Amino acid sequence: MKRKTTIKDIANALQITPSAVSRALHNHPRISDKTKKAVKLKAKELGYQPNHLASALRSGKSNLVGIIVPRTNSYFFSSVVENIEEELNKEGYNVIITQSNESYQKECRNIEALLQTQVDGIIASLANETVDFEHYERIKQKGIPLILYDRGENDIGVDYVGIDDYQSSHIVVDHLIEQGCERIAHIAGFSHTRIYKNRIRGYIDALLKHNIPIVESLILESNLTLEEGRKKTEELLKLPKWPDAIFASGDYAALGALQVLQEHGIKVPDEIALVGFSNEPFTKLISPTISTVHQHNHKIGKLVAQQFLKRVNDPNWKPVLHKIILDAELIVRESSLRKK
Amino acid sequence: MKRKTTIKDIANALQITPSAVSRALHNHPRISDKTKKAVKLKAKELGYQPNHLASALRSGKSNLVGIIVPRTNSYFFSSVVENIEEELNKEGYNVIITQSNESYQKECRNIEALLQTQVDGIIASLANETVDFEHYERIKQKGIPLILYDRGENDIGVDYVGIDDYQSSHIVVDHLIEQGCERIAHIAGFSHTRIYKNRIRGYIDALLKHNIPIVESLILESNLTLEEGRKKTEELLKLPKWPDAIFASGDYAALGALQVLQEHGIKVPDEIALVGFSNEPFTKLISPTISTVHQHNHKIGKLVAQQFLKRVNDPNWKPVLHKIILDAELIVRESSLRKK
DNA sequence: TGGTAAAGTTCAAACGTTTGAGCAAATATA
DNA sequence: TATATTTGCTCAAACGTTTGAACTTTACCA
Repeated sequence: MKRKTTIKDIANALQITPSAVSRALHNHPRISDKTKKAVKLKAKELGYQPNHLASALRSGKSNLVGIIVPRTNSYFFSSVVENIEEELNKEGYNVIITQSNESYQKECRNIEALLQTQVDGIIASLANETVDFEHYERIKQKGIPLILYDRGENDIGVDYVGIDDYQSSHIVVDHLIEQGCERIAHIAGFSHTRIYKNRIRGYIDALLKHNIPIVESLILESNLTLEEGRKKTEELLKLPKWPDAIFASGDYAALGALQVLQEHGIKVPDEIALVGFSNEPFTKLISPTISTVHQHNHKIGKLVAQQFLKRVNDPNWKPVLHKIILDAELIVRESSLRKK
Repeated sequence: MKRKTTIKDIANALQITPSAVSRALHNHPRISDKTKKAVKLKAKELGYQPNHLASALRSGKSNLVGIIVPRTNSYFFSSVVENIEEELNKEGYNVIITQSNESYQKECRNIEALLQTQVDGIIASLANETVDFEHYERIKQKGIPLILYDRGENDIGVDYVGIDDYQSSHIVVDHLIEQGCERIAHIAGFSHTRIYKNRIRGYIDALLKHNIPIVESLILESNLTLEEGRKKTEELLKLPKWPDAIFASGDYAALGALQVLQEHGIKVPDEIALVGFSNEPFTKLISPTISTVHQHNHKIGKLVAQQFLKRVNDPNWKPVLHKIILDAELIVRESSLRKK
């Protein structure tokens, strides 16, 4: 394995100094076009690959951005990440993905690892378990840009991109009531996570708006996995009075619910209507197709990346809070559309 | 934001040189225990965080390992990654995950990005699209350790960890025949990928072993998504003579098949039995539960990490090919278990 | 007691790049 | 023609750490 060619080799070959080479490669205005051309040619000729570590050390910029994702096996998260990546790659940033697996411990270790790798910024969505934010404070203190998305609208005072969860529940409930439902159950996420709390609040307020009383036993908090969706639905079917609709805060939970309903021979949507959340691809592939809420995965990814870029490119950035809240969109499918 | 404390600050505070501090922190044998203790104490006191970039630059080791994964939204891949991560973290390595999204282009760009980040090694599984391996040759030429897992048993002559795909088909076919099936269809992956080719070969040889003729129209190549699973199953049901079993090379495709079968009112497993591949969590949660092949995700992750560690820690590593092939395990569930 | 070895540390260079300051030549300005 | 400005480059230090070599001091052995 031969020694890698450095900026020095180019300099020697052209009888100029390394600094001139460096400036030429970066299109410094004080370098003549002739030299620039010669340098770039020689660089290609020698197969020069910039040493990222050296430039990062010297300039204090690693051009790496860390992403923390609760789980990778969700379409929502993986498409957000994909879009962040795309947007940042364009600007010369590379992306390090780490997963917390919904674990607080793991999330802390991820942050540690990212800081150690000297990332230029961190983009994160909180694990389900996470309830305190000291570890995120550490990032802020170090002056490293931090942006949260989806799970993370919180009081730590950092930039955030996500959908309007409160409003999205209203859309769902309005739709179900329009379909003639009156006892709407809610398989919710844990209320200590802001987004799920907001959905619960939205659910309650929407019912009240329609003068429908709130029934405690119809609101069940869970981790929204398929398994939990099944369990909570079984619980609902043990109630003396069944719901006539189920609104699940996640598609996997909705799928679990659907399975249980079908196993009990319950007709969806006529006996019990069903709405999920996230627009996972499978929702439109199974039978009946599941109504769900679309969170603009692509847009969220792009926006969060742009927010980061805005922040690092603006030399006089003021620590002002930027929250970007998108409107969610209800996708009505068979599981909640009753024939008139 | 105050300046970060460096090794120099510790040196000054203790009236010794930076080199002594560096050696103390690394437990160099020629540094007295007294000094080591003092240094470590002072380091903690000043909140010293080693500058990873500097040490990487100087020592030529970044302590980063790149992982390329075809898709993150698969339980198999995300649990392999999780286990690699765990194993490597223990040894002080951090992990960069990049996804190719099954795209050859993206895979190339990922490799570029990883090389640029100066990773100490690359662990990869090939994208579905990938048929040539020049980009992997580049890694080899640079002398950077490369290990492939699952998709990647190939002719590039690199270490590999995966299951015995040929053998796994035998187990599946043997089981289906034992259940009384005679016309076994195979929804296969693309045969240009070695693992899927091996499964097809195994499927054919297993049938021949039982003196069952091979029917071309029962072998359908696909990308193994849920959608493709549905399409291919529809195709199978258009045949003049239906199969009495479907062996899908992926669980999502199997799920698609199951949906179509159920929509046609076909009884599973009595009319058509079904076996998937990968042991995705949902296979044991839906009704009927789907028989599938377990690939030892955890073991693969651990082994691939250990292989990497062995290689970098062994100073006189000979470029000898190491292939680790695990036996797959069939998990029989309702979808293929006929009542006697 | 002289000589050798071991222990504990310092010195200085190196990793590859970036960057402010400086300098000479070329060009513009008056 | 003298002076100011711009252009194009060189110089040298710096980023924070690691590391081979050198240098003292202490311990050991005969």
